[in-house]
Amino acid sequence: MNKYRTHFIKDITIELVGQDIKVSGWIENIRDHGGVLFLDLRDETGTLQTVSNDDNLFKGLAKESVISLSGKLRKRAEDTYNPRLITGEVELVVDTMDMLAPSKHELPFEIITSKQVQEDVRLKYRYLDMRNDKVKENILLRSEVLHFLRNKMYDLGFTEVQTPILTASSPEGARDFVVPSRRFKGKFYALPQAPQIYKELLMVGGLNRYFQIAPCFRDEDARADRTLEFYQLDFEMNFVEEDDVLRIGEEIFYDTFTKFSKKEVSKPPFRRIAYRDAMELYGTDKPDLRNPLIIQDATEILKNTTFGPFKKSTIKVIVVDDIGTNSNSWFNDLVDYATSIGMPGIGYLTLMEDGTFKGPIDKFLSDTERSSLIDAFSMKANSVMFFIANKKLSVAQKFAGMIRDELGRKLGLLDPNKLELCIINDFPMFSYSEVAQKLEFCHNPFSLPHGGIDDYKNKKPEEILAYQYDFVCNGNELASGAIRNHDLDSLAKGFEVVGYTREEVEGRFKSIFTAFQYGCPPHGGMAPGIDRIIMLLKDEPNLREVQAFPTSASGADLMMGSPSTIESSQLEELGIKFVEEEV
RNA sequence: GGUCCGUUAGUCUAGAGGCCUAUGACGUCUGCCUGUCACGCAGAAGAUCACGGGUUCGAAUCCCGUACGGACCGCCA
Repeated sequence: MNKYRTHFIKDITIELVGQDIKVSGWIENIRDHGGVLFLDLRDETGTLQTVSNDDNLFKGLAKESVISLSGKLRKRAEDTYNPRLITGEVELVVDTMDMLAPSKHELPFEIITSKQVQEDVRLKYRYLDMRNDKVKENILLRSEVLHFLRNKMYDLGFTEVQTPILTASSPEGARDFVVPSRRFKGKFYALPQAPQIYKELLMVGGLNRYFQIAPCFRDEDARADRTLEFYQLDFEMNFVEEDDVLRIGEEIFYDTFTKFSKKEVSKPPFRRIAYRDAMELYGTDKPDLRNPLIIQDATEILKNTTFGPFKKSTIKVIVVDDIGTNSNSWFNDLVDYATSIGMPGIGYLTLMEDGTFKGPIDKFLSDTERSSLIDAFSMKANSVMFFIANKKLSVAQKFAGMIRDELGRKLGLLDPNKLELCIINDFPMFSYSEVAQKLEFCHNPFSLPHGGIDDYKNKKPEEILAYQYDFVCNGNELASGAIRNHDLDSLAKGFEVVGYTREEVEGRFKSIFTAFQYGCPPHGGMAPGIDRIIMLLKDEPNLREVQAFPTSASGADLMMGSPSTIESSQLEELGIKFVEEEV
């Protein structure tokens, strides 16, 4: 093939026995038996056992060094076949070894067990970590998924367009990463949080269907499922209604999941759940539908309760059958969980065989309340009712949702062999922020209200619903999208509700406000998150496992040493002065 | 910004106030071994117990602070 190899290891089959072969790669392992030595050589495609009877040939070699080996291929004795290797029926009898690049003798960690090593050490030596098959598998799968998605989008008639990475900062949304401009001192580019504006401008430009596998950057604190930079399959379509976009999304998710996962995947059409119903039933806008538990409301039944913590509160209940005999410590663990998430505690009642309740709250209940609870929530003997109460509806819902999730985990209700998809839609345009003490966009400011401009005339802002939708799978938000608002008056009106003047909005979104004056077609789209899809397909606990070179959760890259200081000359060139923060 | 958990040889880990001159495994090094395949056997080296302070006659162990790592809340239209 060339001076390094005649074959890739995966192509070395029993048919080649007797031939002269040359292979190159990394030393996976050496076994010295005194008189006979085995050296396992790994290349990009597989591992091959090589053998030598020369005690000195492999002397002093360090594992993970890069070498070339040549010799004759030999069939192994049948009782020494290794079924775990694709080349397990043959071995290379080495006559020459060339050292191409030695490795240090002591590695930061063993390749084979790298997944058990502290993550920061793995990431610092990611190039060694990815020599581990399991780690490399994720990188390879990601490549296959990207390939598949790109083909799929072309098949569906989408045009791939790349939009700028150096772009303008925008108000609302996440914190921007900014890049100082050298030519325009005191001014900054921003890295895109998403190609939102550009893709809308492409629609104005007359592209019928656009897509892009787009890098997105958000300077917010990371989570297991949130990193500073991530990739989205961003797409947008002209002349579409919500259902047109959702059907494309359903096809993308169903085909991708069934192709790359053995799990049972929800069949389209996926269940649609209005945002308000999701909050009411599941306490979250990303419910895990594998969990059969639902949240119910006991506020009305208990409106006259004498139990202090329930007074003047929204009272949510979750009924779980057949757990009444669980141990005290089981319940105590749940109470501990409740307090750990900031709840004052969690009340619960067990319905006994004789029809009475057992539990600390029982003594506060009247007979009518007892029987109403049993009837309204179809409680059976040995059922347990958990109470989640709060003065604020949204807080009660949120805590109930977290308790529902915890119960799902603790009781093993989440079938690991299912990918359960649903679509959350009808998001409110605005929601009230306790922190800011004002209305804020609940989702995407560029979304179309159900009633268009008329909604702002006929409804209170918090009653306005928008054509916005999320795809959710097993409790993960996998995609987000909307039918966009192509009417400038209502678009500006939306921003006015959250506190911008029309002039400010027009200034900030000059491109949109100018472009939309020249004939903007109705349009909409969405953006599935690539990283989260792979994470779900591989059952990985965080996004970093499916990115080739992730930063730590805090955003630092120990391998590259970023973020880093820069030369003072660079700062000078940019017109930036660094001021020490006063302590 | 907040809450919780963690930090012991290169790696993983034991350790619950004196038994620690810190355990075991993997790796590394030396030697032995002609069929192993995460080979085996014998031996050796390798740890300021993250850092700083405190409590105590005595701290890897208890307390406070700091740094770093992780999960979560806030934040993420």
